[in-house]
Amino acid sequence: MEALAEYFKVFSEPNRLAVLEALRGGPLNVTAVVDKTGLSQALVSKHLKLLTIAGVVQRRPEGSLVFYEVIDKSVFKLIGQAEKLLLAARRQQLDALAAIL
Amino acid sequence: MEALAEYFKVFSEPNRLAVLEALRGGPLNVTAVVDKTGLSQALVSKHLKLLTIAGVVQRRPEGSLVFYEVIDKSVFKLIGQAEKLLLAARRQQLDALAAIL
DNA sequence: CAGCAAAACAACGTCATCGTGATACTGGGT
DNA sequence: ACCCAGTATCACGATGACGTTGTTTTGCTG
Repeated sequence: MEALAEYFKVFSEPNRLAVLEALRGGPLNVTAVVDKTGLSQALVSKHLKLLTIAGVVQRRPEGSLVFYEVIDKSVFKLIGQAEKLLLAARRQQLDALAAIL
Repeated sequence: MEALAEYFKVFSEPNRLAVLEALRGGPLNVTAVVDKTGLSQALVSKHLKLLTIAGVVQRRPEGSLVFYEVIDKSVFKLIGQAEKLLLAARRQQLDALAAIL
């Protein structure tokens, strides 16, 4: 339960999600992720390190570049499921509000 | 993306997950959750409020008690999926380690 | 109405995380 | 050997979340 919370925490940061989203199409090196997301280089590096430690992403140096790649693409299913639940929750909240008014 | 991160954050806290887990079996009042989790009353109340605001849980006063219930049980599917990914990530990390040694 | 248990709220200290700016490391090309 | 682009790391300040303690509200009961 402790560990599970930590795992969820990985996805609980907008910029980290943006980095992941940038990697949806396939492997990218750090600079490419920087360009795609508009985040600072230091920040992207940090988030990629976290994602690597979490086992979500794999680091692969290639010459002087370093490519990162999503290991198990089913993380995007997790994200999709969360998006679905989020929408449902929003709907539910509106319904609850309507029931009061 | 902003909102999605916030949603993930709901599940990124061990005690909050414990509260949710306590509610897996069905509706419970606050004191029951306190007993099941061993957390302080104030803390349980706080987490339940958060879960309510997030639209994960529904508040239903009944007499002098207040019952809370998980609205959409498929949140447990989300949790299950995350557990699965967590295990896979752990396995992958071990493999990567073995490849080095 | 007084008293009591359940639940919520407020204020506070503490700790973790985020993002930045500056600096170090690394490998390839000249 | 040197320089440069790419990447990683460090130190720092700011912000926000967590948990606790103490207090307040609420609704039942006698």
